[in-house]
Amino acid sequence: MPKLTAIRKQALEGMMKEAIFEATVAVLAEHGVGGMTMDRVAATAGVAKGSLYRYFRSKRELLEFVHEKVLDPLARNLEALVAASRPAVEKLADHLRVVLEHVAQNVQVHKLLFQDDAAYRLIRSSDRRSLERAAQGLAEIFRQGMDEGIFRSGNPNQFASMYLGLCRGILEGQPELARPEQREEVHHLILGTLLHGIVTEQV
Amino acid sequence: MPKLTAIRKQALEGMMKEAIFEATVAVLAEHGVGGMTMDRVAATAGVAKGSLYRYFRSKRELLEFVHEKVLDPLARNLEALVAASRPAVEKLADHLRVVLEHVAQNVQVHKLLFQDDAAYRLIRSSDRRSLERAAQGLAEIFRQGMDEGIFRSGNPNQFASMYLGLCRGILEGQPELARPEQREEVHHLILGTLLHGIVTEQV
DNA sequence: TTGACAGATGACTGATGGGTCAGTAAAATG
DNA sequence: CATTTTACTGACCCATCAGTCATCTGTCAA
Repeated sequence: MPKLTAIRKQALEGMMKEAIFEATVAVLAEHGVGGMTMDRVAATAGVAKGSLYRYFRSKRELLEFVHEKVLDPLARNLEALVAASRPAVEKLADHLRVVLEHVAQNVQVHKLLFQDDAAYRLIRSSDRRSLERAAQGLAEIFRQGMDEGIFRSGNPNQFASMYLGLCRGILEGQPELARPEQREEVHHLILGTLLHGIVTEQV
Repeated sequence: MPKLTAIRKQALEGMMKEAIFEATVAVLAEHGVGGMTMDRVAATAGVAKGSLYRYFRSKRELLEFVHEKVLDPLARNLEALVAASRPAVEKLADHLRVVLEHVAQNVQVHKLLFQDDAAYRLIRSSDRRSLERAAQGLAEIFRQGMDEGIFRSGNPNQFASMYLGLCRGILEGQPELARPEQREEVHHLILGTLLHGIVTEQV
């Protein structure tokens, strides 16, 4: 078995996976999770359904692949961010900025993974690595903020949940995020609310 | 056609609907939305599947019935609350209190309607009355608060989304809500964060 | 050129689940 | 009691889909 052939084979396999990945995202974007069938993915990718099963053992595995391919880079970014030694508030601001950027660059996927619980859970139940680690990292930031004395004391996991809920609430409205100024606006809204609330003066 | 008979007939029909409703909630609680099949509902209710279709034209209609039966009283309460003439902050506090109470008393249903987007959307897409009106009423409260000068100015709908996201974030963690003190704790957490944020001192 | 094999194919299978309807039982009616 | 009307039943139908497999095809070594 010649070496070159093996390499080319792997490259071809990678390209096929990539093509199927893109078809999957397209189908998800057009038909939602409920309407994502293997037949549709195959048709969109321009291959036979049987071929899908050469590259992915099951539908679930395909979805996990999509999940990882999209969210792993994000997770990596966020982990680095959490690990850095800087004030919690700055970390939080950056966290939100990174998330918004990622959402802006993966609108279709996030429309599903962020909003559609069906997809979210389907995936999360099997692969809890990236997203749950991300949530833990988030809690870590809040814990740090409490240590610094800048955040009220409380349950950091609840704080993380509230922060994510806040994001979700706003992102569900599908705000325009393409331009940096637009992202900055949303960033300001979410972070401002989380940090200082919506009341004008102090009570 | 005797009058009494007609009345009794209606009463019986009501009881059947009630029985099917309860069976549906039980099935939903046990199997989730994805696992709620008409066969299961029929078996749980102790009737034949065909009979379900005498009382509800379709699965969707049955789900809508469940939805209305559970959420209509809540919606009515909240509407009255919005209409009252009191400071926005008090309205908001009461709003949250009413919601928490309702969630506490309908844990199973809320586990689905509040958290499971599949169910939520399935229903919301056809019947947007109660929930969307509720969201509008919420926005109304924020608008009022801005007029009073107590809330920062901004988009009241976004404020409503953030408030709901905050609630959802916390409620997804399925906090204990059975006892009033527990509800009060959650109430304090959510409202405190929304109003004043999580930062200890002013910047 | 040919044999062999990896890779591609799409008709097929089996399971699921919403909805139907011909047949049956029960109740109302006269 | 006979007849008609109404309610109930569950076997059945059909569409959908994940996953399979016998068959075909293009490529490459000998």
